[in-house]
Amino acid sequence: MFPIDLLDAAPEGSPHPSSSPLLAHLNPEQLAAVTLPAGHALILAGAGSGKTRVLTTRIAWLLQTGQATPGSILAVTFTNKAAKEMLARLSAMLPYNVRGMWIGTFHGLCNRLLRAHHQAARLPQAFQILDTQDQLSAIKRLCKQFNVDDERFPPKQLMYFIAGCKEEGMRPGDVVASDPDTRKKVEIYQLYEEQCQREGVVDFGELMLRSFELLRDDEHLRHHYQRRFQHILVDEFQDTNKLQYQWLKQLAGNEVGGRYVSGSSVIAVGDDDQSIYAFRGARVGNMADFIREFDVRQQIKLEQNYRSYSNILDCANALISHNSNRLGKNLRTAQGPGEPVRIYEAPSDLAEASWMVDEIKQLVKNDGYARQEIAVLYRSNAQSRAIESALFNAAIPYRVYGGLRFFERAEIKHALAYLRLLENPHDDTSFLRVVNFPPRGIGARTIEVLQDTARSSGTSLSDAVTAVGGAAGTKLQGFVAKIDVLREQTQGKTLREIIETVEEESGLLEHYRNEKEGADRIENLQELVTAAESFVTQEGFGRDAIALPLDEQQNARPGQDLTQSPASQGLDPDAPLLDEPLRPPAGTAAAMVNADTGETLSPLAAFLTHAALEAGDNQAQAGQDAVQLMTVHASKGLEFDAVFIGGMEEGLFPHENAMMDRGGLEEERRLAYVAITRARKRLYLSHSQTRMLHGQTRYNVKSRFFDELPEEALKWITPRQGGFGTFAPHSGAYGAYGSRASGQLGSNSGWAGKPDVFASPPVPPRKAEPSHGLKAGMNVFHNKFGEGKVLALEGTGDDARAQVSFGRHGTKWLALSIAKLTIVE
DNA sequence: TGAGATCTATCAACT
DNA sequence: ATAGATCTCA
Repeated sequence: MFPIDLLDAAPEGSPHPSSSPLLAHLNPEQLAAVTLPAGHALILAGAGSGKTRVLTTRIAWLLQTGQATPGSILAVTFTNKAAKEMLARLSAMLPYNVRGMWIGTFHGLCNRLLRAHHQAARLPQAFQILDTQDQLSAIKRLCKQFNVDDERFPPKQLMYFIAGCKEEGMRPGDVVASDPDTRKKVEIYQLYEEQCQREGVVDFGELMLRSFELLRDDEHLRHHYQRRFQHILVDEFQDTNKLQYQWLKQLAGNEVGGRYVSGSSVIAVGDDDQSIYAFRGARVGNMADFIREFDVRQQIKLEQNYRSYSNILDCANALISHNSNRLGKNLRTAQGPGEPVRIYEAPSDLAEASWMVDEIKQLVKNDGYARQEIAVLYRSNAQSRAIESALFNAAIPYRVYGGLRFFERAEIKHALAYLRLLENPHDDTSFLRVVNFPPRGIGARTIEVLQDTARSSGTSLSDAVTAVGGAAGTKLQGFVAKIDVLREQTQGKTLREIIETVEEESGLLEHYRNEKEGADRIENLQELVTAAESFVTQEGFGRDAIALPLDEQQNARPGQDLTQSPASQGLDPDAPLLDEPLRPPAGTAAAMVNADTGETLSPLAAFLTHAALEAGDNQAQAGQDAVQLMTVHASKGLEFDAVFIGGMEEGLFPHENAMMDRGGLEEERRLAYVAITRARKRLYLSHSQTRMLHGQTRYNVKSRFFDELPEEALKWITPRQGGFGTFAPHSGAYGAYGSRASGQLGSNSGWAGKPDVFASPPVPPRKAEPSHGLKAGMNVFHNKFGEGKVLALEGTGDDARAQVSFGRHGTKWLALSIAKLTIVE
């Protein structure tokens, strides 16, 4: 039925069966989306509507029908997880290698572009990528050097400022600075840029911005990629920021009077209800702009949900209907109501965790759920600790995504810093990280002198050591010599050997062997070797780093001249060119070759890139049948048979910090919507009366989101136990909890014949109603802290406490028998 | 001057 | 709870 075998990239590829099963089982909307004629289109895809399936099937269909070659396809996602998922599905669908396609995250593809054209982008080929930690420490270093008042300009705030500018596509010169503070920030931004350029490092924002400018300013190169990528597919389009949208426009090509009427076909897939990244510059408005600027004629809504039972979906629909400014979409399912959504109230976070564990045991044992089909979601990473320890104690395998990830651990960053110095001695951030770690007698004073020397001579720290005299200078030179020796020693070695050598010779292993808490760290350092090993052997090796050689005769021949294209405008042509990067020795195994330029990148450089772009999971044992733990953000795009959402409490979910932002509550609600729609069969929501946070106990009121769910889809499984209900009527600025909940609680004792789940630890009895007359949401006045707002209340009589937010003085818990609070009207 | 001890601020999400 | 910053002693 389809012409096939047009894929020269897979000469041995076995012909696909002509009666393609590809399009079978698609519903009419999905089919329409998959088989859209070339052109721009927007697909509004609700949660669980088969979005990834549509995307991957379209790619497969384009290839199978000969409308596209692998090299003409660019598919971009936000997370590594989504990119991997897409690749995995495509490999399963297609009989040939999928590597010729550019499929990856925005940052991954930008990295690929910049590596391929590093000269045009004025970067060393082995440029290093700063993660958030590195970026912050680079900014701190800069501030110290230029005596920036870190009271007035906290480094973190500067980092947000810089990242924000880049997300908007603004260089320092583009920022309109009307007040002195902004002018100062712009000045620091400028200095920061110079520092990064000098050191040959780029941050996440720079990856995007630099590759955008590369395309914008280098006509030759832009045309090459515009011709090449005839089919551009964008996943999670609602999460694109301004710069990413502009980046896409550069690739789409053929702008005529502000309209992108022809050129490549851009298919944007998104869901405004799942926009959860406004905090980092995502612009839902890009969807409307896309429709206008690309003159989109084809809009398809995917509203049929194949994932969840209707009780779950009803909850999601009801919740999200409380948001305004929606494009309008309602999920429907052909499945029955399924089981009710269970809601549990725990007395403490530990009790919440142990309830989850009990419930998970039941699910696995009695109901035959696979552990990997059970997920525990939470709003913030700090919540995972309690759940982890409960799972650990119950000997249930689990896997945590996010949190302190593998490549972010201190010992790993130390090892990576040594490795980075091998690749690029001018990486001052890495230099400073390990110049005195393990301690080798180089103190703050010496480093200060070195930094002064480097600054006045305009060189990197590494180059400046020779200019420092005395004993301090000798020590410094000793350190640099050590790095140089390491670089010598590791020449021609495999990645594994390089890392092993560095870990041993740097003294890191020795240092941790002598440290009493060092065993875990040593284990992690060994794990780094393993990670490198699997990076080398793993399928898709270097995908993010650089393309493997591939047959691209279907594409416009890139040609060597691309690398000789004139230096991009917009960058200072007089900026000193950095040294040519180290080339891997000839014959080194697995040196990677850039398909577009023929240049090679050493396995070590590729691995370092991998480490920066994919922070890695923090649990080593992957692929096991393990319960999945992650933040709600990390869960987007995934689905599970059973989902637990813990910590549904005011201040946590919705998060108190989010409430400060404009539109913050709505984003929190979308976040809850995302969380709910992850569940296929069972959904559990829970909240806890108390929670350890920052080392102290906090008392939380249940989330307002509970009040926005349809009662008939819920089942409250908390035993009464005489506890919270007594003060519940006073806990709510949000209304109906008390009356409704007490009725629910009473009518729901004993479901599903599992009385043991009710065995929650006893709650301290409370006798009387609180008499202070305070309610959450009231404004109060405190003699010392001034005016504040009551966030939550707890306890009665002498034990009564109120959580009050005092703005400048922060949020405090106050014992009402002691603190004098007056109600402000 | 450097190393260890103590104090303090932080703690939302992702690349 | 934890890391980072500051302080004190050798």
